[in-house]
Amino acid sequence: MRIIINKVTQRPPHAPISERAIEERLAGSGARFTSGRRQVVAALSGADGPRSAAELHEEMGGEVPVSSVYRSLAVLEQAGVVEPHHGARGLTRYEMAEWLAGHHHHLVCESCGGVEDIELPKQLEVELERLVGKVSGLSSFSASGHALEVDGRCERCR
Amino acid sequence: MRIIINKVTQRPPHAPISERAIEERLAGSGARFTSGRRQVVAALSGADGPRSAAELHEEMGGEVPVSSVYRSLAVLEQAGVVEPHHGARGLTRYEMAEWLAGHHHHLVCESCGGVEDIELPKQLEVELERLVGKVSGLSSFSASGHALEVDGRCERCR
DNA sequence: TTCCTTGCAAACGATTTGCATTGGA
DNA sequence: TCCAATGCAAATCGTTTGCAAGGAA
Repeated sequence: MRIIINKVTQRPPHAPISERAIEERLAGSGARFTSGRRQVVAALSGADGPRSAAELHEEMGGEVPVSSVYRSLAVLEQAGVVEPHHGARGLTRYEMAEWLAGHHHHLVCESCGGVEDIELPKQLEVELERLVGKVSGLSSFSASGHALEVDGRCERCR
Repeated sequence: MRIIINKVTQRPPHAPISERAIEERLAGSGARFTSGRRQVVAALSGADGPRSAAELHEEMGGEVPVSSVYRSLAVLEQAGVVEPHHGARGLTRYEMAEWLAGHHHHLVCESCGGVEDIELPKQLEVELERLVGKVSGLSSFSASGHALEVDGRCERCR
C-alpha cells in the first residue's frame, strides 16, 4: 500500500500526533503510556492506512509478541486513541482515532484487500456531511459519524 | 434489528427475488440451486440487513449445519448472488447482491453491532454518486463501487 | 455412472485469556 | 510495596477443509 493520491488530498504520513494528549487519555483510563504502546502508536501514526495486529507486529520488528500488540491495541482503543476498522477477510485493522489523525475515508482494493486513506477536499466533505445529515433525518437512528468507502482497484493491482 | 426507517426509504423485507435468475447464475458456475442454498437465499432476502453464517444457521432453524451454510454462502458469492460485508468484531455477514436487492447503504449501531439497510432517496443517491466520481478523479485508484456507512445508535440502543 | 452436495470432525488463523514474572511510581 | 504491563502458552471463536456418504442428472 502506497499513497498515490495527489497533493491536494494526500494525508501526511506523520500527522503531528500529540504524545501529551495520548498520555492524558491513557491516564484517564488508569493506563500508562508504556514503551510497547508507544511503539504501536508510532507505527500506526506513520502508516498510510489501517494496520492489523500482525502487520504492526512485523513493522515493529517482531520484538513485541503479537499478544502484547493485541493488548496494547485494546487499551488504546479503550482510551479512544485508536479505532478499529473491519476489512477484507474478517481482518481487524486499526488506525489513529479521528481526533488525532483527522477525518478521512478509505479506498479499498478489492483485489489485494489493502486500504488507503483519503482526505476529501473540504468542499466535498461538507457536501457529504450535509448528505449524512439528511440520511439520519430519515430514520430514528441517531448518527454520530460516517465513513465513505470507495471500492475498486489500487494502482498496483490495476 | 428492526427496520425503523420511514416509508420513503424503507427497503421491502422481501424484495421480488427472481429464483429463475439465481438458478441461472448458479448454473453458470456449474452449481445447482439446492434446497440448502434456497434456504440461505430465502433467509437472506427476508432479512433487513446483512447476516452472518451463524445468524443464518439459527434463523434457518438449526437444521443445516453451519459448515454447510458457509459452503452455500461461498458458492452463492462465487456466483454473484450474495455479497460479503465485513462488520463488527471481524464478523463477515452476507447480503443479497446489489442486482438482486438494489443499491443501498448501512446504518451501523456502535452499541450492539447490528446493521440495518437504508435506501437513499434517489436525489441523495445521485448526489452521492457524483461525489464518489469526484473522489476517484482525485486518485489513481479506479473506483467500481461505493458504500456509505452511517455510524450511531439504533433506536433500540439509544 | 458421474459429479455435485452435504455432514461430521479435524484443521486453521486470528484474537483472547490465565498465570507467573517484570517493571514503574 | 502495589498494581499495571508483559511474555508465553493454552484456550476460543469464526471459518475452512478432508473425507466418506447421499443425490440428482
